Amino acid sequence: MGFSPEEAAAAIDRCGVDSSVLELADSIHAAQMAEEPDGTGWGYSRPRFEAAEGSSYCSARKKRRLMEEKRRLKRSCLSQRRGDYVKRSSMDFEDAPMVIPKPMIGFGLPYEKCITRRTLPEAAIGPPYFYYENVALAPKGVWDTISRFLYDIEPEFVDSKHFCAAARKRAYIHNLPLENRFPLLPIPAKTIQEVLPVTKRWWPKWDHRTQLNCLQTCIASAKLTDRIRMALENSSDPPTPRVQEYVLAECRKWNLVWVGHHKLAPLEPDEVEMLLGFPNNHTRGGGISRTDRYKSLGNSFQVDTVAYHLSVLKRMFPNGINLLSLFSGIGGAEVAIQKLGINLNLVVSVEKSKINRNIVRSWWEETRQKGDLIDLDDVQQLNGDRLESLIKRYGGFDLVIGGSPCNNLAGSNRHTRDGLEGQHSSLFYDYFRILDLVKCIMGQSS
DNA sequence: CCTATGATGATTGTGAGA
DNA sequence: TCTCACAATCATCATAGG
Repeated sequence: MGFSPEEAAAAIDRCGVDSSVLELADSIHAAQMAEEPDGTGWGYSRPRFEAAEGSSYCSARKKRRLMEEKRRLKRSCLSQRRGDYVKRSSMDFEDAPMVIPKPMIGFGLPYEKCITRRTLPEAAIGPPYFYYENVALAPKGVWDTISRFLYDIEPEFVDSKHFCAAARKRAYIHNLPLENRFPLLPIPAKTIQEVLPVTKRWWPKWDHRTQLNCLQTCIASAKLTDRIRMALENSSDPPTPRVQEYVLAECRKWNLVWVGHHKLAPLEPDEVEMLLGFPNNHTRGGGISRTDRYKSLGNSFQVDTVAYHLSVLKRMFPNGINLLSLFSGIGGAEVAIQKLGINLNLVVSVEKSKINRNIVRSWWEETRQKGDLIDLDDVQQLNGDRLESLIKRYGGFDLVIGGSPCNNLAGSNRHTRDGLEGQHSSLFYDYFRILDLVKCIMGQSS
């Protein structure tokens, strides 16, 4: 790793990547270098909730204080433009929303010029390492709040379309080092036609899609694909512009692919697994229905993306890691780490859904893991006492990973897009509570 | 009870053009 | 700076049929 600018430029040329990638990397790098002589280099300091508070292990009182702090921050509208990675002087403390950088490549992509260093706020530095994920396109202010709770770390905005053939716009907040990241091999193909070769034969010239939109929890019905088929049958060849427009809109909305003449179909669960980087049949069997497979997969990580970020752990932990995995789902984090060749000595996995826990458990057995897998069904079970005994027994956690529920943040939700205070998405505060407890306990014992 | 299906918009951001 | 058209989006609910 470690490309010179010339090598990076050459690599980008080979890949045919937009030069804006290089420009962005340059601007970020310049901003990183131009650090203030004193202070943290972040150019601002704001009150943050002091979580470590004696041995009073959270819950009611702490949660109340969290809510108070959150409301106060909301009122005071202390916002900071962060997304452009440009440091601001104290004059710029106006209400500026977080900006998502373009292109959405985080700190850089494999085999291209990357940001390799940043200055983390003191409070963010581990142990343990942590990694938090959620949807990038959340309602206004959500990422400002999340970032403020997670020790003022900048989110890393990444679209997984740079890692696989489907878009997945997500933001990740973590305190991992950035140097010497490497991708999982083999590198997946990034076009629909390569990944699903069957579709190539039937793909009409007027459908210019080469990548899929975000894989969600629901798929198109057979009725819809049949209506489209009828519309195409009754049109000319190629179809009239109006029909084309209708068909393409439905294709984009439902991620349909061409599987025959005038024939479109939603992705099969196996294909979704493959696109997200899971092993074949990962969610198959165990009494799970087809609809629930889509649901579990739609809520999951893109494994290659996450693995790229976590790859730095391989050198640091040659003997394996102890993992605390919150909101595990079907085990995207566990699969990513296993694929990186990092031993899992201990996994404490919290997941509400029983079928998801079964999926992780059977994956654990299929991959012949040597370590211990402890699965819990509720984050509330992880109180101070429970964590303390786990940490004493196993010697601490090396990584706390989790993507808290996005239900109340996701744009697809017509009913309860209530933001971070929503019934499910407010579980983010449990992620923070548990992370802060782990930091606290491990800080005391070391 | 379980499963699949169809109906149900709003909130963001962006880019062109006035 | 403003409007306006366009595009994307880890979903929820009631209901029918097994």
